[in-house]
Amino acid sequence: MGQSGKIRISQSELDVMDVLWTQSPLGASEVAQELATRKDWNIRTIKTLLARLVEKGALSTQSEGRRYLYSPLISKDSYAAGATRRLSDRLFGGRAAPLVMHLAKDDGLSHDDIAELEALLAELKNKG
Amino acid sequence: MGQSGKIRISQSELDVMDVLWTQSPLGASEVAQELATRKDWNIRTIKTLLARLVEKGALSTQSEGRRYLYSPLISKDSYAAGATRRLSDRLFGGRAAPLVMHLAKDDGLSHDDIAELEALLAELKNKG
DNA sequence: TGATTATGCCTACAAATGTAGTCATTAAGG
DNA sequence: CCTTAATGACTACATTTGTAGGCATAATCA
Repeated sequence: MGQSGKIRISQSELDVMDVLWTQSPLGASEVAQELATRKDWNIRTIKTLLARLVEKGALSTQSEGRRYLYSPLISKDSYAAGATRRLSDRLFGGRAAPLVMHLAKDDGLSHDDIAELEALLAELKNKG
Repeated sequence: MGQSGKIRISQSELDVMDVLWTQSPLGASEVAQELATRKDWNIRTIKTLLARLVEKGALSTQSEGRRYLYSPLISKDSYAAGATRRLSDRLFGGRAAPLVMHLAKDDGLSHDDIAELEALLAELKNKG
């Protein structure tokens, strides 16, 4: 998993990562264009966030003419895995059931979700 | 859920909340004593965190002589529910299965966990 | 070909966070 | 009684985060 374990990505930075996880590489203005629907951010703000993410090692750059194209160095999957595990360890002593129980509250789990989880559990039992 | 929805609790603050979720009300020095095993924090640091948590509305105080006793105003459960849902929405579009899948990786789910989840799902199916 | 735009680099600045220090007061111990 | 320890109130200061602004340069449009 490399050094990705210790990188801290802030909320706003995560919004930028999301764009690049969906599509990459992209230049700053293209990232801005994607974000425009969701966020009311100045292009400079986005450039700052991009620069910070590069500095942190979360993004790589490649030159294209006189600009940079940005790509994720850590996958959404590995980031999500880390964040999930941190939450689970921090709040539930590493146990999954209470976590899912919380999701289930307030109609958080649909029938489809439940079916999907059952399939997942069945698969886990076969493997393990 | 009251106003607890908008309270942001930082990492260090959460360590303090954890102590008071386990036992409360407690005075500052008692909180410090509990934390001493895990954290190498000056008592002043803990007092600052307690004050910030009171300011944020996460803790209440009651006077006992010339000192304060602190108690959580938001339960661990409701905090955990909010944090879980935020993570789930943010990273998995609100769907539980991918989240559990991440927990399952790296032997994250024990046989007991799986059994517990199955029981939980069965229960949900009955209710829903 | 001069004004406008887009880019990268550097700088800014307030709020939040991590981590304490100072001070005045008071309770407690010798 | 005087010293010491504990407490709350206020202050401090570096780092991270949110959210840009300014400047020099290159590309582009009129």
